[in-house]
Amino acid sequence: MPEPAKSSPLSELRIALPSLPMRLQEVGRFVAANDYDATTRSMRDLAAVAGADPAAFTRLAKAIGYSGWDELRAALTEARRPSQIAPFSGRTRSRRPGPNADIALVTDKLEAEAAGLPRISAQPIAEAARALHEAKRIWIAGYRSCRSVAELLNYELRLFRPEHVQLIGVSGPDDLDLGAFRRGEAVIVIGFLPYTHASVRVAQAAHHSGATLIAIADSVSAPMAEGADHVLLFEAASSPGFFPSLTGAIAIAQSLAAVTFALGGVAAKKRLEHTEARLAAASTYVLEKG
Amino acid sequence: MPEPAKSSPLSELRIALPSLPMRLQEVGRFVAANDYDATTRSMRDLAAVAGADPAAFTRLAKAIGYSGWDELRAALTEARRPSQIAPFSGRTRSRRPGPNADIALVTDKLEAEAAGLPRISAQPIAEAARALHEAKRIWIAGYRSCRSVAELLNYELRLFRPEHVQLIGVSGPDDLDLGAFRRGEAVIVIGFLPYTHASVRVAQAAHHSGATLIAIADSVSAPMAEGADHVLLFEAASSPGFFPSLTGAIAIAQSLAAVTFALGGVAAKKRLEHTEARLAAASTYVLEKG
DNA sequence: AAAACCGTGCAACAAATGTTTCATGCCCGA
DNA sequence: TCGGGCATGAAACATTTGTTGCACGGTTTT
Repeated sequence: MPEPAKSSPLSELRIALPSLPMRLQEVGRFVAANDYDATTRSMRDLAAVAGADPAAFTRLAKAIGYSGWDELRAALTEARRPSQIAPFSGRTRSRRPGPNADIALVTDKLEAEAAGLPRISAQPIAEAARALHEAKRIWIAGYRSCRSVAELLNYELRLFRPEHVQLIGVSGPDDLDLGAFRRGEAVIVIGFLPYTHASVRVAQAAHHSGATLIAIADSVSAPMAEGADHVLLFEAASSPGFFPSLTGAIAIAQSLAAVTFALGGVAAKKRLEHTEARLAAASTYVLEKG
Repeated sequence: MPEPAKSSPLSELRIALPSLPMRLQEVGRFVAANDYDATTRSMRDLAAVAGADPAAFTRLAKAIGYSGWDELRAALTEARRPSQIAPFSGRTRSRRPGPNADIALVTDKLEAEAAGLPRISAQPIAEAARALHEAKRIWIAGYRSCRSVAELLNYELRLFRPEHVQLIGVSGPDDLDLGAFRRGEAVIVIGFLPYTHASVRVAQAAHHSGATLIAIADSVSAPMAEGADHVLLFEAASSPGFFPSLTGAIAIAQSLAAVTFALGGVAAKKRLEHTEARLAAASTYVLEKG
C-alpha cells in the first residue's frame, strides 16, 4: 500500500477520516474546518463549540498516529506557520528536467493564464450581455474542448432564464436547431484554432438567419467571427503546454452570464431564487454543517 | 489627545513600548517579532526562548491595558485570524448603477479571478498528475456547473489516453460506474459549495473501493475531500457576481492534463498525434488559410 | 545617609489543560 | 439469545498553565 504523502497533518486527517468512528469523524471534520481555532484555543473550548466530548479530541489524535492532542496541535501549528511565506513556489525557474520540472510547468501555466485574464476587454462583454438580455431566445454552440464552455454558459443562463436557452445539438442533429434560428434571437459560438467545421456552420447559419451572432474566439479572424455582431476575444495559446488554455473563455462565459443576470434585475433574481429553492427541495445539495 | 487607534494589539504594544521598563521592552519586542509563536505557544515556552522570566509576560500585558497575558494573547489571536479572506478586497464596492456599471463588474470579476490563479498550489497538482499517470483507469465526476470541468478533463485526457478514461454517469446511472471502481484506478471528483450529494457519493465509493481519489474543490473541508489522496484547491468565491468562479477549477484541470501528458512521454505524444491525424482525416477542422 | 520606590527574579499558588480510567450502551457474531 | 468487542460520555488524575506574593538590588528622593 503506497503511503499517501504525509505532507500535512490536515491531509493525514482527511485521508483517515472515512475509516473513523462516527463521533471522531465529526470532531475530525470540525478540526479540518476550524483549524485556526484548533491551534489557538484549548481542547475543552473546542469541545464545547463542537458539541463533543473533550476526550474525543485526544482519541482523534491517537487514531491518526499522534501521541496525543498536544502533538497533533503542534503539527497543525507548524503547518500554519507563516514563516514560509512562499510555501514552495517553484519560483526556481529551473526548467531542467527533474522532480521540480512538473511543478515549474504548472506554475508557468498558471502565471501565464493569470496574466491573460486582465487583457480581456470588458466592453464587448457588456455589449454582448445586453444583446443576450434582449434576445428572445439564446442558442449556444461549442465543440470539442469548447463544449465545456458552452455547457457552463448554458447551465448558468438557465438558472435564471429557464425557458429561453438551448444548447445546440443535444436534442437532435445540429441541423434541426440551425433551421430554427430567427431574427431577434441570439446565437453564441465558442471556438479557437483549430476551428471545427460544425462551429463555423452554426455561425454561418446564425448570420444568414438574421439572428444576433456572438462569437467567443481566440482571434478576430476566426471563421466563426465573420459576420458576428459581437466578438469576445481571449488568449488560448498564452500558456505553455500542449492544450490551448480555456480559462479565458470560461472567464468570459461567466462574466457574460453575470452581466446578463445583472441586466435581468429583480425578475432574474426571483427566477434564480426559485430555481435554487427547487434544487434545495429536491435535496440536491449537502446541507452545510452548523 | 487623540487615542492612537486601538486597532491592533500589536500597535498598542508598539506605541506603549518606549515608556516601559527595560525588561518589559525586551519582552515586548520579542512578542512583536514572534507574534505567531505568541499566539500558539505557552507563556513559559516563550519565556525560555526569549530568555526572560515568565512573569514578565503577564506584567507586559497589564502594562498596556490588558487584564493579563491570556487576554493579550486572545487579542493577538483574533487579530491574526484569517477570517478576513480577501485582505485586499477593500475595494469600494460602490457598484452604483450607471452606464459603466456592467463594465466595472466585468473588470472586477476578471481581476479577482486573475488574482486567484497564482494562489493555486502547484505541488499537489504535480503529485495528482503522477497518480493519474500510474492509474490503470481514470474516472471523472462533476455535477451541475462542475460538469463542464469534468467534461473538459475527460476530453483532454482522452486525447492521449483514449481507452482508459471515463466520465461517470454518461453510459448509465452513476451506480453502475460506482460499483466498477477498483484499486489501482483513479477517481477525480470536482465540486464546491453547495456540494451535491451525487459528488459526495462518488467520492465515498472511490475511497471504499481503494481507488486513488483526487478531489478538485474549494475547501479542504469539502465532503468529497474526505479520504482523498490528493486535494487540489481553487477559489470559487473569489470573484464578485452571483455564480462561483470556475476559472480556477478549469486552470487546475488543464494543468493536471498537461502534466499527465508530460509524464506520458513519447507514448502519449504519439497517441495524441494519432488522434489528431484521425480528426484531420475526418476533416473535423477547418484548414488554416495560408 | 536613610528611606522610599521601582524593577526584577524566584517560588508557590489556584485554575485550567490534556490524559486516562471506568462504567454504560450499542452492535455484531456465535 | 447470549457474549465480546467497540464506541462513547463522565469523572478523576497528574501535569502544565497563568498568576501573584515575596525578597533582593538598584536608583531616586528627602
